[in-house]
Amino acid sequence: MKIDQKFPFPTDVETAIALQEKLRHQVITEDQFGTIKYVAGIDVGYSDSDKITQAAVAVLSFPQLELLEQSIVKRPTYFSYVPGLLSFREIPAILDALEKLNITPELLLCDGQGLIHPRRFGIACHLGVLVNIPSIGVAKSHYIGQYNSVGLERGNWQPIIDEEEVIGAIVRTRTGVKPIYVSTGHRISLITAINYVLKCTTKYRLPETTRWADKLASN
DNA sequence: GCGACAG
DNA sequence: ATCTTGTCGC
Repeated sequence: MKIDQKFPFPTDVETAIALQEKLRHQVITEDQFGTIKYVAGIDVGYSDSDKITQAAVAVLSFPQLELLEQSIVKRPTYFSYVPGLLSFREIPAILDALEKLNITPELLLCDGQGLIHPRRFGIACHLGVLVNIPSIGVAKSHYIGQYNSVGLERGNWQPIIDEEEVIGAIVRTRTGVKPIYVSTGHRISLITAINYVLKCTTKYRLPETTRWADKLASN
């Protein structure tokens, strides 16, 4: 797929935060898409003592969830991990991986948070806005926000609240298994995001998209 | 000041 | 993220 928004990424914390403050207003929290046939899972791994960043994208058919295409890219790591600025570390490599794709995915499931972020601009929002594709944040651990305990059955969820605002949800994707953290990335509502995450999750805790991307990014 | 802090 | 074996439970 073609990537338009390829301007340089900030190298320092101050500029990165300023860019988040500028771009956060572009996030759309309503459903804005048609029929979805291609869903992509995206993940990033590191090697060589953190010097190499490897991004992987797995495109699956929807709702069949069969692997249709994959893309893997390696680059030097240029931004260290700073809580709240994960996207600056990972998105440059992700854009390269997306660019190599023949199929243009219609929904992106990102490893990490979307609106569950101190400035409401986690990696799923950042990526969604840059490529203008609906996106969802799917995180494996808690970042910010308060919530009540989630029912044990698959499909149960509870809103995550920060500063009086619903920013995402904690979702039980498998009965009796540790829940995951879902939030809007771009052009999708929280409710719809939860439903798509559940539709992409079959027999494991994480969506099939994420599982494929995980595997590709760490091999 | 102290603890928390996506991947 | 990454370093890593066995082990508890269905």
